[in-house]
Order: sequence, then C-alpha cells, then structure tokens
Amino acid sequence: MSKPPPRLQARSPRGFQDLSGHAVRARTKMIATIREVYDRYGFEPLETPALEYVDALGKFLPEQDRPDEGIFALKDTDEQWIALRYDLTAPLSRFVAQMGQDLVLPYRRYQVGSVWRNEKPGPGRFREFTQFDIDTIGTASPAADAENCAVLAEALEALGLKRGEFIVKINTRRLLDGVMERIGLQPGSADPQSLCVLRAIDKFDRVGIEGVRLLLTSGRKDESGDFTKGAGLSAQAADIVLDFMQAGQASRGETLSALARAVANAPSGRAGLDELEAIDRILANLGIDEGRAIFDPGIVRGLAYYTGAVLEAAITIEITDDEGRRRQIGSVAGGGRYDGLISRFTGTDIPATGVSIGVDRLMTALSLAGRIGASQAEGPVVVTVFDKSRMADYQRIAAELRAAGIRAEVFLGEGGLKAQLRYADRRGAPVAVIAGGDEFAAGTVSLKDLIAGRALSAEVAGNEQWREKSRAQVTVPRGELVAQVKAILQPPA
RNA sequence: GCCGCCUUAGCUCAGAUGGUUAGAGCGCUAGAUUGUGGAUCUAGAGGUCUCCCGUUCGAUCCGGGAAGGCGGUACCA
Repeated sequence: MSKPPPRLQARSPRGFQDLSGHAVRARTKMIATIREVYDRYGFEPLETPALEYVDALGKFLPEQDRPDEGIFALKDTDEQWIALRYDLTAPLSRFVAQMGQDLVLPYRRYQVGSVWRNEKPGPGRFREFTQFDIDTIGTASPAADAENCAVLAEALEALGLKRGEFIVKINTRRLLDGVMERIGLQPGSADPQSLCVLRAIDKFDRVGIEGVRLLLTSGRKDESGDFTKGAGLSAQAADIVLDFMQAGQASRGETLSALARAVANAPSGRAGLDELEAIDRILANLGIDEGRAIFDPGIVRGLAYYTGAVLEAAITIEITDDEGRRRQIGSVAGGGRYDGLISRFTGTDIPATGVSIGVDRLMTALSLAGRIGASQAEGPVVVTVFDKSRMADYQRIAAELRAAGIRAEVFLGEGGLKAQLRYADRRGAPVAVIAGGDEFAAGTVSLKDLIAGRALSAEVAGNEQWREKSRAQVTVPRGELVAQVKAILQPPA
C-alpha cells in the first residue's frame, strides 16, 4: 500500500492576489473614471504585449549574460530573453521607436495594464499590479508637464477626492542638478555619490530631517539595527542639500523665490527655475491652484531616467486601518520627463514626459478612507425554485426581469426555500422572488425585500416578532412583476 | 538581501513541565419554524497543532533546519 499523495496546496504565488466580485467592480469603475478624464484631454489608447525582449526593457546585464534581478524573465524557443514588463514606459518607448515616421508627433497616449516586479512584496506592495499611464512624446514644452499635473488632479477629483484631500507635488531634476553642482558633484551624472544623495532626499518621509542629514554624511543606523552607508558629504554640503529640500512653501511663487536663493549661480539650477516658472504659469492658465499642485523640492522620484520635471500625487486624508492604527498612504501616482529614454532605440533624443497612476494603491487608499463603500446589494434578484416542476415559470420570470434590465438569476443549487433565501441573502440579493402553489393558483408572485428585512432585523430583537413572516414581503399580481420589483429597487424618493 | 517576531479548526486566537480524548469566540450545517434569509436558543460537523530531521519510552510542546506569514530595513525602473 502506497501512501496517498500529499494533497495539493491551493495558494497563489506570494505577492500575487485574486480579485473577485465587489473588488473587480470597484476597480473597473475606477479605471473607467480615469480613462474618461484621459480621453477628454485628447490622449489615445494603446495596448502593448505583457512580454518584451529584455533589452527593450533596459534591464539586461550583458556582463552576466542574464537579465537583471527584479524582473520576471524567461528564454523563448529562440534562446532570446524575454520578460514581463515592469512598467508601461519602456514598452511605450519601444513602440514609439518602432513606429518611427508613421507616428504623428506629439503623440499622446494612455495605457492601463498589469506590470510585474520580481521583488519582495510588502504591505500594499504586490508583484503584479496595475498602472494607468499617460505620456506625451515629442515635445519638450513645459506645457506637457503642466498638463500631466492637471490631468492627474482632475482624475483624482473625478474619483471623488475633494480639494485638500490630495496634492500634486512638482519638482525638477534640473534644480537637483543645480544643487549637485553647488556641492561639487557632477550634475546629472550617475555616479554612486550623486545617487546616494538623491536617495537620501527621497527618504525624508520615512527618516525625517535628521535621518536625511545622517544619510548625506556619515550614514545611518535604523531601528532594526541595519546600517545604511552615507554619501560622505561635508557638513556644509549637507546643509545646502537640506536647505534646498526644505525650501517648499505654501504657494508656488514663494517656493520659487526660496529656490532662487538656494540654487543661486548654478547654470542648471537656473534652467530648473525657468522650467518651474513656466509650469506655474501654465497651471494657472489651466485653473490648477495651489490647493491642488505645489512645488516641493524634496520630490526626487526613482533615480534612473528622469531628466526634467518630476511629480508625485499623494493622498492627504488621515487614514486608519482595520486595527485602528494610523497609516501613511504615500504617493499614488508619479512621473516626470524622460528626454533621453527613447534615444536608446533611435539614437536621437525624443523628448517625452508622462505620469502613472498606481491603480491598486489608489484603490487601497480610497477604500481605507471609506470612499469605496461596498454598496449593500450588488447581487442579482434571486428567483427561488419552490417547485421544480414549474421551472419553466421561474425561468420566464427571470427572463422578464432581465429584459427590463434587472440582474436576475434562477436558483440553481439544491435545497429548500430556507436554504435558497439564505443563499440570496449571502449573494447580496436585493429581492427574492417566491412563487409556490398559492401564488400560481392566485396568479401572483411574492417579492421579498431583503434589504428592508435586513434593516428591520437590526432593530427588532424579540423572539415574538420573529414569526411575522409577511414582513418586508409583498404579494403582487403576476403581471406587475417587473414594475413591482423596480419599485423595490428604486423606491420613489 | 539583512534584522526581529510569528505559524494550533474556514477565520481570530487560547493551551498544557514532554503523557489517554487539544479548547473558545466567530463562521459553517441542522433543528426549534412541514412555504421564508438576517435576531434568539439547542445540537452537530470540522484538526497532519506548517513541514523535515534530531533528542526521548513517548514530541503539537525541547533542539536544529526548511517553508510560509507579519513588521522593519536595503534595493526599487
């Protein structure tokens, strides 16, 4: 006798999640809302494959002859490395380069889809998640960057966020270059020290100002005992960086004045100021005030390919999780200008700028903030099967409801009326249709208002009333079925 | 990657010094109610105590390892 094989474990890969029912509906709706805004600004839809050649993603490590860690890669039958896209920007760049002359520039496109990252999942961080991007290819005008901010603000408002519940923060890499120049680093270069400085600024949210100071100079030991090496700046150089990143003011104009002092004299800093001034004017023209978009010199974004304006959107609502702990919902969208990215394919720079909404994160934020209420009865009207020999009647009832645009289903499981009503209850059905011998004899149907009944049971505790079975139930002529169900679904105001 | 904590019923968690039969609440199933969900009461079902190796007469409990989870942190296009 051999042992029975061990039972298969049903589990999804770590960092991957299932979405069902309400979650899918809510997300679909969110995407539709955002799409509507993107559309209105004149962006065109684009879809690209989930897989790309790994060199198109820019993450191939030639010296090791294998793709970078952090992406899901595999070899196809031609021994070529292909990988799941980790964002929508690299595939867009490839598409633009591949289209060449056939693409009318400036090209403005939107795209929504899953991206995959092969790294450790964390709270609210998955290995597959959805991004919804807009990008404008082929213009260096700050108007495109300003529009990114405006679209973003408008999309967030369309999702029900009010003024003051979110903020778009804008900065530019050119100012950061100006700071680098002042402290004697090569502006715009990718040397380890510059990257370390940028990373330190990026961590302000988590480690605070003194934490950043340590990271800029000698290094920092965190609570878990882990030591992070510092950038090795002098105290004076660190002060310059710290002053710069804290130069943000409530109004864009004030921030510009403060920044003018902080990056004085550095040529790239001057270019950055000009850029932000232009963005400020355009935002004003577009009607985006300072309650929605501000300049924040502490915004750095990623580290690789941004060349100019960078931006981030944050939800500012105070949020508590299931256990009542306060939770920081960080940025829900981000992006910037990447004028050098497409030249990897074409050899010539094509200016480009875009922004990406993290759909899952935004969903999490909105539902934690109570903005995505599970509406209480999303289920269909359930037609109970009292008498199996009358199945044809039940199916006709369901068909009539559907023809009137009402979601309806005939109960397909096993069990008596009690089990069927319990099923209807759990399905979130608003109404159960009941028709047995009495109803058929009288030419009627009974409609049970499950929502009203649910509300009643909350207030009545006594055992006596329990058997008043007519509660929240009406018996109506069969011919009035649709009208009466509609009356229950949409009570006259 | 590094540090810390955790893993017992579908879920949240108790528990015994290493000893027969491992518990609670919620949920689930059924009945009270032969045609009625959601309240209440009663009963019932449900367990490889994560896995492997070791110590032991005997391990869910002790030791080692693995896997998974959680929380930091690093990297993050």
